[in-house]
Amino acid sequence: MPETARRTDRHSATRYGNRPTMKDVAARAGVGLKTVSRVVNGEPGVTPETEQRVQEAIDALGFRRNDSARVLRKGRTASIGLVLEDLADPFYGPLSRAVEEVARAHGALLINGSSAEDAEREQELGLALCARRVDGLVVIPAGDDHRYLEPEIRAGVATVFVDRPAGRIDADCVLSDNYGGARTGVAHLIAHGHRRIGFIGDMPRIHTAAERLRGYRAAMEDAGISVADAWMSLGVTVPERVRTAAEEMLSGPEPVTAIFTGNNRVTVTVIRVLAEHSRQVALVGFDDIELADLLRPGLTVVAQDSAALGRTAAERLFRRLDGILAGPERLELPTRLIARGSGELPPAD
Amino acid sequence: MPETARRTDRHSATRYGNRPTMKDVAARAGVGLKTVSRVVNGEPGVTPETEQRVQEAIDALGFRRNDSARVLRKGRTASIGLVLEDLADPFYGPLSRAVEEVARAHGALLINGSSAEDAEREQELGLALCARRVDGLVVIPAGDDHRYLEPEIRAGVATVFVDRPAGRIDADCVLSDNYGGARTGVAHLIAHGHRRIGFIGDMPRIHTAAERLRGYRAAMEDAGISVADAWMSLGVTVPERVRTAAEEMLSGPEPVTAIFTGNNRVTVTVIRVLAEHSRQVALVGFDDIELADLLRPGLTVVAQDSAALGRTAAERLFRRLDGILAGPERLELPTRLIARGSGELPPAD
DNA sequence: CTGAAAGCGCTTACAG
DNA sequence: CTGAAAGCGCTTACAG
Repeated sequence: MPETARRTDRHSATRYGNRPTMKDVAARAGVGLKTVSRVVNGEPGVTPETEQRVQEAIDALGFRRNDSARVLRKGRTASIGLVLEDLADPFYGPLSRAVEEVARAHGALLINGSSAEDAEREQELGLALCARRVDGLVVIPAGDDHRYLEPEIRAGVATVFVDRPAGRIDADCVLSDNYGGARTGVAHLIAHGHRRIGFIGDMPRIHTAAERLRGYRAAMEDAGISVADAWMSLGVTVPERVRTAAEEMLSGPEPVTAIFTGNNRVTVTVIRVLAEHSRQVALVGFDDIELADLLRPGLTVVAQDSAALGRTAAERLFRRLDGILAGPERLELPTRLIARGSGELPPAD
Repeated sequence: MPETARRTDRHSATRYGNRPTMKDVAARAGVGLKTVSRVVNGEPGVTPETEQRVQEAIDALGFRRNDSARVLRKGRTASIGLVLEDLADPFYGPLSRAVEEVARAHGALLINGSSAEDAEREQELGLALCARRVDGLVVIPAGDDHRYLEPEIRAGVATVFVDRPAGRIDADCVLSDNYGGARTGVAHLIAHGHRRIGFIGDMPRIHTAAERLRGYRAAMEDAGISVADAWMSLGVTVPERVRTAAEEMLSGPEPVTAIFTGNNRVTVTVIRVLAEHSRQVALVGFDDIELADLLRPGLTVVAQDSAALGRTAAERLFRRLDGILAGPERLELPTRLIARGSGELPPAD
């Protein structure tokens, strides 16, 4: 039992199980440490015979290089961090996957964590990742003050913000055209004859929510429609609040005939409310939703490409690591209106 | 410009940017290295005055402990790896999030990667994570031979397989009750009067697909129904194949009156086919789907709890790391039938 | 072609 | 209460 034998070694019992190191391989092959390093890393300058001896020792011992040690010496960890809101949210899955693919193409691993939309937890996670010395950081902001990352960025952690801009620091960010997308979506409803159009969105302190509201206002103003306060509702996107907001807009003497929803969570709740509603109400939602085409009517949306957001951010991150970028930039990705039926319903006046 | 000044230091230019180390802090505070370590780690035995001097140096220099170095010395990296099929698949989002939460509770970070359902890539990723010396590994198998992980597991990498069992090695695994779930789902259709029931599933070499087919056969046999070959179709879950399979079952002189679909991807395509179909066909799908309740009819499913799969696996992993587990075990989590309409349609004979 | 020494930034084990 | 030395498992810079 070589297993038991090794356990009795000087000091290897609890450290990484009891794995052999390059030193062990060198001893067994009767060569120097550096020669093992050469073989393991495929560096030239080793005779075939020596290489074979080393390889045999590697196989016999079951050696696998400890990248954790390698990384310490080399200075780059070949890993990047991704701080997002919630990995379980379907919007972030494709984004995270896209970041991962870019990282993979650059030989890096991806460490990700969810902030749960909590600013403190975002900071805790971001700094923990920096302590691990990730080479770069992709952050989907939960908080609105990112000065805590300034020393890290200065120290060389390539950082790109996605979906929402960084707060109180100047940094790269990749956003969707929230303003333009919402404006187009609302204009679409107006083009189909609506004038009393409701807007239900997320808390106004969230950048995307504010921008989408701004797009709504702009579209309405473009059409010369003055917006009633009762048509706008911003707040947390929990079902209860959204339901109440929708029901209020849909009641009274002058109910809205169409609703523009500010994100996927709001949209889902409003679809449920409308399903129970007697009158037909048009609906356009920000964010696409799986199976949107199977609903009756099909759901018309302003879609953002979450994978493209992730890919763009990660590519920028690695270009920054390669040192080929100048100052911070703000990139904006287009959205796309997808008409499927719900946004083309006429006003039920 | 201290920035420029530091860059001219001996050797710090390219290493982790140019971050201060404990040595720098010690020099500035006029204390020994170990004292800095004590302050940074909150260890006792430092006078308040010394502690303050050190803290001032830390703040002035913007020091942050390099956990990457710490980890090398300590032997555990406080990180675990998750190898799954595709982070963008809605089934894996909640699973990944659940693993992350458990890791967080144990002070560990989560590195995840997608195998893209490719056995080679699964292996490459798994071994890369081991080279980083993750403390543990949660693997959703793509391949069916995991002997490559045997040396790692022996060396102490706590490993738990999820969703599908490990191939050719004895290891912990956490599965859904695929057989029982499918059996219940098909029995549900039979209870609603169906006898000609189709089954469309994933490739039979995939464990979950085989188990679900077995459940289908068992339910049919329980009811004394002999299954026609034409009612079963297993293969890749791309829309084209699934569509063809469904259309074939639904045509001919004795078409099926109900279909049981083997996973979420198959279900979505079959819903599309049925939407274009003239006759009403009952449908029960394995895996729940967002908005399933908003479809008309609502979609009846056999739901697995993907978050519970992830949580259970991660908890087992950490218990194994704590050394309080004996041999490998196979845990099976129950599924739940959720009736929403599509599975309760009578046969349209 | 090969290897001994020094070092990455920390912690451990020990001595004062 | 404090710190010098050795070591984690590698790579770098050098010398033979």
